[in-house]
Amino acid sequence: MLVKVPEQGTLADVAAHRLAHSIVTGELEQGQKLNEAELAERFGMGRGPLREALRHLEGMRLVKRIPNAGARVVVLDRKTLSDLYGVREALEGMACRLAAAQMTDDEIAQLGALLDRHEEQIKKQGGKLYAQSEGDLDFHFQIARGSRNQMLMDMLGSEQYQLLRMCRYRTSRNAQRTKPALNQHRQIVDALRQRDGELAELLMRRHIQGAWRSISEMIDIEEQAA
Amino acid sequence: MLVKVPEQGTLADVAAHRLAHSIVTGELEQGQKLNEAELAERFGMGRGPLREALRHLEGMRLVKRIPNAGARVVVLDRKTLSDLYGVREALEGMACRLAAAQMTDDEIAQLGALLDRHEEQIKKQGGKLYAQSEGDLDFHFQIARGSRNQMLMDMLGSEQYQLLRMCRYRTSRNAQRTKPALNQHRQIVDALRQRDGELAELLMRRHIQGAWRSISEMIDIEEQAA
DNA sequence: TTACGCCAGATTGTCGACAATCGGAGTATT
DNA sequence: AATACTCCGATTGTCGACAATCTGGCGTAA
Repeated sequence: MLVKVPEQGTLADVAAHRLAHSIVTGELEQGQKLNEAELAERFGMGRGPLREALRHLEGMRLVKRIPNAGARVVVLDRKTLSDLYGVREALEGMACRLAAAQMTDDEIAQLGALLDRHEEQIKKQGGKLYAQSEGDLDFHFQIARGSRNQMLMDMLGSEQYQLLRMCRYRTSRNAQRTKPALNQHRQIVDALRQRDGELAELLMRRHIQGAWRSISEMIDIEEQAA
Repeated sequence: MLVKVPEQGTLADVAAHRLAHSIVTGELEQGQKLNEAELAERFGMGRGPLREALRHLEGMRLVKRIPNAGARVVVLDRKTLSDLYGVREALEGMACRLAAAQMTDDEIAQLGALLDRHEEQIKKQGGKLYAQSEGDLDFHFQIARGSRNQMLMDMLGSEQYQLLRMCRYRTSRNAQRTKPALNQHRQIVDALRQRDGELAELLMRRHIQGAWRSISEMIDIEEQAA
């Protein structure tokens, strides 16, 4: 680089990370036009790396590109989220089934400890709910890792994970579902501990269905308000 | 463009398509280093669009990029293919279940007609087997479309589809599995016709498991030979 | 007034050149 | 002879400038 090497990796990678963060947190609104020159200047880089980053984010489904018309932040409408939760149910169910057979006892114990920390957080603070959401995603990702299926981990981690976070940031204000979610998580860990893959998959699928119902209701309310 | 507009879309897109084709057909060997300058010259374009294409293919898992060390064609080893078929089983099973509820009678009838054409092809020619393979992928993709889940279609179509084709080109020589595969396809269409989603999912999962066993044996033989 | 075509500004797509980095050949040292 | 160091060629990463394209507003004619 010419002047400095502040972060790690290529500029295109840092641009992808920063852009993903801005999109997920809502700093960049859904459907917003992404101007290459403007973003390049904001990130202090040329348009080349930025264009590569946009390609990357397109693969992650965070932005939608139209030839000769630029890139826009993806819009999470009801249909898109419904599709996402459907796919998630299938993939995370599968991850649970595999994890029940593949995770070590130690990993399962750590998963339990993770839930203990979540419970602590919930008791202590009622305000910062998104922290629990991020922790919830940790839980799901650890199970994906436990499946030992690299492709599954990539799909749940690199792609859907970001969309999920984006959805969470949008609807995290009224998250009264943390309590039942935690119980469901505990049930899943119990099933893993018993090495009951079928049960673990069933519980995970129900858990995700419940999450979708909750999100769906929230969307209804928002649409009704608008 | 400066001189001509031979194909459609941006140069990065045509580069991605041509590269994907070269990789899938085996023209570019697995693990082969991809030199940007060389490829750019071969495609008659600058390195900018080519780099964007490589980013795209990285998202499709067809190439693996390492910062400051270039891009290489992905290597389909046993573990990777095993993971792929596992994920496929979950996703295509889901697609079948949804398709049983969502496809129109007309679409299901067209699916049956597609199988009739496959049968014709198999009877007429024993040699060009890959044609059946491509047709097989058509069958699977039509079911994915029938699910009406856009994310599922994208995943099965844009990403896994290419890896599957790549795998097929590698192992298409001795494809004695066409006959039983066709029968299994017919069973699946029957289940769709009866709107039995559970059965359709079960049959599809078995079908893919069978395909994996077949591929797995082939890999064993190759490894043994080597 | 409305519809059509046209022009200018802005934005995207592309290229060539330069800087940074990596890998390997060659040499010196122990 | 083996190891470490250094330098050089090759390759990747980045930038600035130019061409192609799209968008929106304006003017003109029916």
